[in-house]
Amino acid sequence: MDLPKTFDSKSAEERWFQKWIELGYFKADPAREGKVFSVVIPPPNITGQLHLGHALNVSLQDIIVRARRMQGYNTLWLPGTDHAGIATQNAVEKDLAKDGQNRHLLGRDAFVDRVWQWRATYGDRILNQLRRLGASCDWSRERFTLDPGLSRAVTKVFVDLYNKGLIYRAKRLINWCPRCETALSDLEVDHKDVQGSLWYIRYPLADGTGAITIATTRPETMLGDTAVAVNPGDERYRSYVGKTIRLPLMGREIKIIADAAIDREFGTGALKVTPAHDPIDFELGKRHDLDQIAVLDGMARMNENAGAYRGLAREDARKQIVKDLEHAGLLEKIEPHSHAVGVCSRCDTIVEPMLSEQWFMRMREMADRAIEAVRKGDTTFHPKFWENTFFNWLENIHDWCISRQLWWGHRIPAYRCARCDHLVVAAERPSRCPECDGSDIIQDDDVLDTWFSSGLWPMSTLGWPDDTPDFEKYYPTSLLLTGFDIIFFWVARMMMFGLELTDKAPFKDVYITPLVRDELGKKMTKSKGNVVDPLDLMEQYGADAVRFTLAQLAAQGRDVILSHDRFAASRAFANKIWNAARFVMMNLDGAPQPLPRIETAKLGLAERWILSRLDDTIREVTRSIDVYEFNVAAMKLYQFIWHEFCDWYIELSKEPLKAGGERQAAARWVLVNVFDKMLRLIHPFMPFVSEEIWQVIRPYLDEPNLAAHLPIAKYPEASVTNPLSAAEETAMNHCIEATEAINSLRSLLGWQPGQRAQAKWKAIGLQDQILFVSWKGFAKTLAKLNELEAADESTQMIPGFFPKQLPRARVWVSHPANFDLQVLRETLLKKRNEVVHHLDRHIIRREDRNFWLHAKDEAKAETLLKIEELNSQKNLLDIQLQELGAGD
RNA sequence: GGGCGGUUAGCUCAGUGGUAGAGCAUCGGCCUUACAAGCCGAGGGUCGUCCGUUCAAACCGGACACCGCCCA
Repeated sequence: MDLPKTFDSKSAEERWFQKWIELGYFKADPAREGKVFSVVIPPPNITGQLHLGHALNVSLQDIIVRARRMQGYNTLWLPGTDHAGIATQNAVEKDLAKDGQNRHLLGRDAFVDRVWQWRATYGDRILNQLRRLGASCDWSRERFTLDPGLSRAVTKVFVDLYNKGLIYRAKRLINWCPRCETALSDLEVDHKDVQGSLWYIRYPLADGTGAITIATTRPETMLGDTAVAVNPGDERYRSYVGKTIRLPLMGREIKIIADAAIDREFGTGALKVTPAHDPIDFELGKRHDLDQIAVLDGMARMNENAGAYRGLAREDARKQIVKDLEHAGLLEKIEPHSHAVGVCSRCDTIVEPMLSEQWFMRMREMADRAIEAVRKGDTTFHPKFWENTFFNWLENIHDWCISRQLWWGHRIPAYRCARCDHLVVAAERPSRCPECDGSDIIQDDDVLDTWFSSGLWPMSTLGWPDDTPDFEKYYPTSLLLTGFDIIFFWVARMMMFGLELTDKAPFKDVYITPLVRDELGKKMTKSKGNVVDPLDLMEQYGADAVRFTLAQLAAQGRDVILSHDRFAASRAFANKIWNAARFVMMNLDGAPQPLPRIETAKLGLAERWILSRLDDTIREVTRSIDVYEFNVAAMKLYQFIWHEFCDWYIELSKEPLKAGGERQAAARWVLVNVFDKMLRLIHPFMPFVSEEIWQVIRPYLDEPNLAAHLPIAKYPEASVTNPLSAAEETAMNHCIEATEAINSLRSLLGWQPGQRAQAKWKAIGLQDQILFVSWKGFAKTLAKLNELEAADESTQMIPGFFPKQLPRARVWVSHPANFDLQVLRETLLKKRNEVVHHLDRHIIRREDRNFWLHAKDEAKAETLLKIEELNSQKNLLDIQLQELGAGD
């Protein structure tokens, strides 16, 4: 069987993914018995394009999902997308604008049709990108938040929660984006520090006896002022309280009130109060029963209450007002002032606090249940410290404004009678008003916040509120794997909904992925232009390498900092596996299919050693995946495959493979079987290269009911009995050390790789001596020796040879005719200093009474042993240096 | 202002009390019939700073500094 010299990732990716889907390997079957492992994907926006956050998220989910599937779990990974109300509506409006159109000209129904068309064109783009990464989702179960079933769930929940009193309508100060022309929740507002000004404006008393100077960051809102407030303890203003002000530019009289909430240090200590346009003023207004005068409209232009300024944009009104105040001699001064402003997280426009009637959800009780579920351990966060963030937010939660003045989304199932204004909240549009029997019924114009439907995702995608086999089998889900940035938006809301509606937390574990940063450690943003496109990375390095690298970098509690070198290293790793496969296949010429099994007892030391290392790797990788330490699992696989299997075992197998007969048969069997397990282990990380190779190896495997492809092959389990005794394990380690020591000496002495040297060895214990004998055979190959002999027990120095002391043995290598004495002397001196340094530290410890009083027995024994070892190293180095000095 | 995370080799990161590790990068030598995306070897670190606990601290406790994030 011939394999090409390098691995062609692209062809493997396309071929195998298609095949797996064709054969239905990722399809879940709720009727099947067995332990369940279920995951719902964090649904990406239909407007989205794959970025590295998705790539990380999906790679990690796929790793654990594939591993569980291979472990025999009844596995479901459900994919889908989110309709992303504001983002999608914005995208389509932008398209319309190109043709000089807008949604109002088009009308609501036509606009919504247009968005559906847009979705049909672009909505699958990101899911196709996830497929390219190899995501083993059950694609037959793909869901969209606006699907009929999911929409039905949304309507039902809205109606039920309304009837329970958890959803209500109220007129409050909410966050309003004047560009999107919709209300936003607190979470959709970002806070930015801006360099603004503080305007000091003189407000004259109505009785003409003086004035109060107030300081404000928003002079344009003064048109809506209904009071001036001071702190009751503020001596400066005590006599003013109760008097009235004649509001400049407007002429109406407003009260001067006292309230303890006023900060005496800010500005002049006197505050203008605009209850309709500021959250603090709003509260003040409620306490003092002030009028609420809104002076801005939905696009943040001055409205009919703004007198002469009506129709001006808020920025223009500000300029005009400041100018007019100056003319009137009422502007005292302007100071530079930096403060925070809220901006729309979608479009970056400064949000306006607006008095508006909206739908809200009461959160307190639901939040408490979510907190309780995590405290009890029904749901656990990984890493655990994220629980603090979760608690912190839920403990300080405010009611959630759930209505949006958009057209794209779930329309609120609330209906109003045009005749008597009676409100009905119901799943179906009532045909007549239950109150006055009127037939003119108007549905609420607004839609729900997208996160309302996302919050139902783990339930609604499984068919809830119906009692479907999927819901029965797969809910609650096993794991939610997502980014920390949506703990509040999404995770917390799913927890609250899940508990409220099903009495169960929607997932057992929550794994929070870190943030992916660029190579300089900076957050990737479009505006910085430092976004790395995962599709480019896949193009360049292959999907396997991208997945493996992300897994390696995903250490819990740390950001992922990208490094192109790491991707290149992973590509090299995939190629290494590929070439190991070529070696194995090359040596299977004429071998029977399947290879007959060989009893462990009949295998040589090297064979049993690699089987033992494999067992250890299986245990470590399995354990790491269980605790979501993807990076640890990836490191273990790398270490085993490259350094144990390729560097050592393949080298060790060369001699028996050439020898023929039973030894060849044994080496073939071990190569193929270790390779098989190795491929199964790494398949969740590198699905494509593993499958490509496995298909070639597969005919040689002797396993009843052997799977046709890797995704459904059995995940490896470690042997029950260790193929290697503890003594053999130690001996094998000594053999490796000794081989490395000889190679190190070879290099030090200047032997060229092609040249063969001679070596001698002396082991310390009897057990080791016996095992060194079996080592002799392969040491000759691995260390390029033409002779390896045992040295006499009493030997110190051997003429023409150069020694090196190991913990349990000493080796000698012959030196070539002319080697550089000076370089050698320097190396040895440096080594001697190092040994002496360590020796001193150990001796200090040995001389310390307290050490003997307090230390553990093992530590004491260890110290004595080390001193002995270091002493003999030092002695040998002294002798060597003496020899070199003499020969100078 | 409150909270969380981080600080270990040039870079990216492991390392939960007993001589500091990996990968990449660097340097030296090699096309040794699986692999030059490779092989063999080598160099490189006062583990952010200070104080404490301990016979013994990268690791435990405290303070500080710097970087990053979240909330207000």
